[in-house]
Amino acid sequence: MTMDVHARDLRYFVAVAEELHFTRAAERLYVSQPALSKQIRALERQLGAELFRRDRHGVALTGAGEALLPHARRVLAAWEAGAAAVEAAKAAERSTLVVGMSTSPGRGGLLPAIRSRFTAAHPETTVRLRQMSWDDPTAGLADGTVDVAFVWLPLPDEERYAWTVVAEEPRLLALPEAHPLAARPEIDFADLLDEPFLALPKSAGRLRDHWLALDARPGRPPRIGAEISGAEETYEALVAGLGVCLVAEGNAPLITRGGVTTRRVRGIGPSRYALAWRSEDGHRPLVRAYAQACRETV
Amino acid sequence: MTMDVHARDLRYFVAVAEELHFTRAAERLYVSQPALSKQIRALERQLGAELFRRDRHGVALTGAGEALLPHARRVLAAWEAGAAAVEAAKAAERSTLVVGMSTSPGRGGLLPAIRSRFTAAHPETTVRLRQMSWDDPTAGLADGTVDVAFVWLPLPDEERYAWTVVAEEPRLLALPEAHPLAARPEIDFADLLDEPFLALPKSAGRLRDHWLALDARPGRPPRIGAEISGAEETYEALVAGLGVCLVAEGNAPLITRGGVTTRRVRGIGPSRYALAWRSEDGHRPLVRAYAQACRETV
DNA sequence: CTCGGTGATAACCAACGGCTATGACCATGG
DNA sequence: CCATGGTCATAGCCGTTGGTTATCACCGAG
Repeated sequence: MTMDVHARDLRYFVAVAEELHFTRAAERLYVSQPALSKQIRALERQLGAELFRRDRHGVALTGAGEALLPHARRVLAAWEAGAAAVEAAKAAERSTLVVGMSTSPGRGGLLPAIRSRFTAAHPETTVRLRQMSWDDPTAGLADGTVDVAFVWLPLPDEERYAWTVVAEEPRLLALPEAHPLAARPEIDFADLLDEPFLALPKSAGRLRDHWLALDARPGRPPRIGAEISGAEETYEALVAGLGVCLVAEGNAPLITRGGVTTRRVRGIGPSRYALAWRSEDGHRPLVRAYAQACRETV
Repeated sequence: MTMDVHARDLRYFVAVAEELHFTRAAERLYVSQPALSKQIRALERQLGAELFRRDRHGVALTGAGEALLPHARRVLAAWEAGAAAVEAAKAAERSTLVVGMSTSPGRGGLLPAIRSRFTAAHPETTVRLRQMSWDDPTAGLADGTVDVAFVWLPLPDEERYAWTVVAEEPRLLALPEAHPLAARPEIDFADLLDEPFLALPKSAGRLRDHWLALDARPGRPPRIGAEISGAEETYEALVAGLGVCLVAEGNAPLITRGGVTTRRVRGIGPSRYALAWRSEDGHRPLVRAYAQACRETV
């Protein structure tokens, strides 16, 4: 049953306590004198105590007013500090660029190169890298976790995003070394139609379809061997023989370790890797600069 | 241009930050969920910063929210302390009785006797004595400085006050020992009509008239030798020969020092000394108890 | 005795803060 | 696969609040 208070009322109270004069306090506060009087009376009513004694000789603090004054100042100071903290947080946010990615972009020091180029142009800005789960095909753009992101096209809701393509790479087939098809140097996609595939989570939407090469399958739906949402998981699934999967050439090194290999595939198109951002952020200087640095690097 | 805030909004913010759940926070705060949502959004708009991130996975604090939270708690704590301080001041006031007087009541330890009797009945209460200037005939009752007061009747605005008579004393004439009239053991007031008198300040109103014995003067206005507003001042004015004045028998000792003496006067009535209080305070236990103690002592 | 200056009051009006009802979205389970 | 229950957001409504201007009652000073 604790009574709330408006900071404004405390400001008013402190002003009157300092001036000991309603009219002067009112003009210092840029309000009319009646408004000030009314608010002070309201505060007094709320507290159930007279704060000022008004008589012929002027305005004076009562005992209760005397008691309240230092606390009122403290409240105001605390709030000012709070507002300042929020302001600082906003500034920090403004000068921080969060870069999302699903797996490491790798590709021969691409990231450090962009970063150094970017930092040259914006030395005050700190760049934070953030690895996002595979079940978000936008790598954090969608929920605002991230300002820019390295993603695989296509994106869902394409009109909400803009991007610049970083690389166009053929899709290889990743499969266990022990797999019969691993004997061939190159594989026809038609031979894979009955093969169980590892798939991205449902939530990946169009991207899931892309890595299943849905457009290269005549009507028949793919068989799903397992769902994967990370590089380690993919490797383990491959070794376990749960299925095969397509993988971008640039990502091949991430999973071609003991027991897993990759082969070229005929009959499917390449994949495009891109740096993307939300369309509404297209004007933000940091976002533009990072995209610029990215284009210059590629 | 610092923005004010309502403590309620901070309470709401803290609740949501603790629950990370609008609906639960809302019911903890005994408001509807839309009201809570709206207030939080208003706070965010006011600060120009998102405080919470709402997405499918629930509600989470943003950087700005994280920054604000401790300050918000501080503000609330400071306000709570302030409200408590006011409460304490009220309690202190309730248990303090301020007794006003113009000059010391004296009269053979009257004050200590009342005090000890009163304190016996109300050991928790502290009694504060306050000497008031002579230009307020109510000794502080009028402007609320004082709860009860020893005053000389009559009071202005009689219906606003109640009192119990402490003493009824003849009025003596105080005059310099060197004054011709000082030779007589007793003086007729008729012989004083042309004598310059020391008078209370104008603001004393009816009381000023009383000590000039206006009702014993047939039409002719008194000559005013000087205005006095304290015992010392009166003594000095008498010694300086600025005039003579009436004084209650009980107060005679205050000014009959070297060079000043008093004489009985024929033709004027006595004065009544009383303990008075504001009529509206007639029900206050402390006031009643003090009046009671006073009556028992007299 | 008027006059300038005090704080309080009245009447009015826009904005705020609460409510209920409803919507959009998502996870869950028959 | 749809229905359901739960999330938070939105819409529309209404009493209260906080501001305004105009005015009053009061007092001290010239």
